[in-house]
Amino acid sequence: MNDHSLETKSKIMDAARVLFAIQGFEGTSVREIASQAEVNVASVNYHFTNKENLFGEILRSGYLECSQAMRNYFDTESPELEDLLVFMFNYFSVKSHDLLTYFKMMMSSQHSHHMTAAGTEDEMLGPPGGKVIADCIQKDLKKVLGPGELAWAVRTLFSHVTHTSILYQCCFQQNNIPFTTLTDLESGVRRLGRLVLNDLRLD
Amino acid sequence: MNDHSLETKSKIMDAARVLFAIQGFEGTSVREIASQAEVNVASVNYHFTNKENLFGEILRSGYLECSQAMRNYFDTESPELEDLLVFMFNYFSVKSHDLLTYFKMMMSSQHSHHMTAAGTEDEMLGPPGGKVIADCIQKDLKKVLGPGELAWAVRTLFSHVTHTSILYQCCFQQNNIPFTTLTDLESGVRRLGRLVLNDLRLD
DNA sequence: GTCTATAAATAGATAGAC
DNA sequence: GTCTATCTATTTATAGAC
Repeated sequence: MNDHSLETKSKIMDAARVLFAIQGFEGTSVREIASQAEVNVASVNYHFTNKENLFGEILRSGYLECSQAMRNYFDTESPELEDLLVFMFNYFSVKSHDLLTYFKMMMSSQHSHHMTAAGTEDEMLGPPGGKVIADCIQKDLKKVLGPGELAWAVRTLFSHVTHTSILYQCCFQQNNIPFTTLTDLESGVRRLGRLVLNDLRLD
Repeated sequence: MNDHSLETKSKIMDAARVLFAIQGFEGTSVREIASQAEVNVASVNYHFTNKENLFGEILRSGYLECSQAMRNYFDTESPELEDLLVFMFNYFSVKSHDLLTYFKMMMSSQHSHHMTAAGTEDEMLGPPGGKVIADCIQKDLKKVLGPGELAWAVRTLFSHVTHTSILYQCCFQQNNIPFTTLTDLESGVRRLGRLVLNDLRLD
């Protein structure tokens, strides 16, 4: 596999990443991907065997990259929970296509089998980064929480961050809804992080 | 339009509601809908003009029914916020197909134009029922909140309820993830409602 | 590794008989 | 209002020349 080939493969993945996120798997044709990537139609099947496999590769790479970014930020910056949540929110804003594709896959019975394939460490705590939130909460509280307590907090916070990112991408941005600027949403994320942390402290 | 015709139309909508929710719009063919509904293929276009229009009718009816159920519960039972949130959560569990279809539509650039068509009173506060949450919060607090404060609380609570319902339908149920029984999730919803309400009280 | 051409299946929609 | 038959377009995937 030479440089030219790598470039073709990467151009296909970049184009497909965007199209799958916006139009979904069934809503996007291989021809459209090839056209957007400015490569020949047949090269998609040559490099990825078939459309389904291309989809799987995109999911896996996005999941891995996200997981590593979260872990790396936590390990190097040792942030407080609020800052970690904002980091995640901003990451999802930049990598909005990966988040959308992952979420759509999750909601689709046809493709949800990719979930277990993509999942590694965070399998039980939902989307990539769940375990990092759990670690961060316990670091901030300086205590180990019960598994049910921890699961609730992680689910609540991660759901809030991802849901808010998705709404921002799909609704808030284009419809000019009040109190939904990036700054508004970011301080909303901080507020919930503070709330949950305070509540966990009391138990 | 006679009784027989009404029955056919309703059988098509029932089948399409489920299939669109599970497989998405592009992932579901008119033939599949007709087959599942046990009606002739051509009757779909006869009764709904085209596939896109059938999709729109399903969205509108689901949105309206949901909106009315929320308003009706609030007006007749005058519940506290916690109970309203649990009512919504249970409603979405029963009407899971409508929630999934609505959410998928929202995330799809191709079909998001249905949103403004479906939206009536709650257009600015997201999914159907947003305004009811706002009313309930202010009733419980016995005070009128600022618009930004209110918007944050409604968004946070509604997002939590819908996101939790979706995760339950798509992940928790089939994957046997710990602390994600309906009872667990319900008490999680209550907990967040309590937290947010307490926080709003302090301002 | 890249291209053209094409196979084979399936899609949405409609015409016309009943 | 319901059916069969069919038109047209588009889909994924591949065979084979270069």
